[in-house]
Amino acid sequence: MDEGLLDIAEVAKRSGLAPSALRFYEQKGLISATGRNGLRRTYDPATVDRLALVTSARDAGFTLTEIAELFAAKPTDSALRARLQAKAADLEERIAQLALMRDSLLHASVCLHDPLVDCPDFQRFVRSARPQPPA
Amino acid sequence: MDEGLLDIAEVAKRSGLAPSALRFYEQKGLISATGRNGLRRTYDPATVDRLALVTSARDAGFTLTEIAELFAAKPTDSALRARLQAKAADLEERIAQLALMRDSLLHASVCLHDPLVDCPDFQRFVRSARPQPPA
DNA sequence: CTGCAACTTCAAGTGCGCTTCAAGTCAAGG
DNA sequence: CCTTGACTTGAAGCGCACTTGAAGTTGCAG
Repeated sequence: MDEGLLDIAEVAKRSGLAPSALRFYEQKGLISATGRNGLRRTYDPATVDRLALVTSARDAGFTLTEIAELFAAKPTDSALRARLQAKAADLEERIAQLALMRDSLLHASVCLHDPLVDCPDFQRFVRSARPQPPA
Repeated sequence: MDEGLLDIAEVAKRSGLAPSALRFYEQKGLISATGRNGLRRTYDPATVDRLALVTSARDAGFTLTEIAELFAAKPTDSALRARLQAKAADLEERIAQLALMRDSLLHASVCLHDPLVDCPDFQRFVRSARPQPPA
């Protein structure tokens, strides 16, 4: 019964996730096995794509529950659309922060200030990284 | 005794962190009170800057322990420099992923595909977001 | 001087994302 | 047919980053 279906070990290997994580995701409603071979789950290869989406979203700061909601959502859900746009805006901010952080790290890696914290470049970074300057 | 020093509530307000988080950070060696007024911690205003750095680093994916190590590190620590550069490279990758994610979300927020997952744009995203295509 | 709101400590609890364990099932190779 | 090892479930455990609760102390407004 090798009709292009994958077992859990194969999906784990291709997705880079542990089998335990895949079962956990199933519990959470993020993925589902297409069927069973005896007790054993069998997966559609597309599951691997879906998992790539899951891990990306998770890394982007979504909780697993949010991701499940996303998957479950109808395109007619306008509240959802609003949430997506809000999330995108969050990401935008986050990206800017991370870029700053990256630059800071690169600088720190060649900086000679003893307490790194005293480096004026670091200070500058900290100041620009703060969205709301203190009142 | 208001010599420009802040109490924990003030630092909490300015940093956007809970007092309990500040005490926790102190335990972790991330910050320290300059002194005490009776039992009560008094903080140098610079602590707020330091906290901004902590939260940025934390948001960038450092654990609190790593951040403490960073603060403790001598600039002569070449292993640390290497780690910083590695972290910066990680961030670079992460930033690219997040940018992709942001674009996906924006698209999803106006997309009409019923199971969002079936949207070709989403699919395209998933494909580009995957660092190692399956063997 | 008194009262109380805000602080203090220490320990235990929480939420998330999994992992690990114990006990059992079973598909497939020899 | 029998073994074996990869799977199965459900429950408990873990690491991180805090939060909460209980019990006690104290600076400071009135």
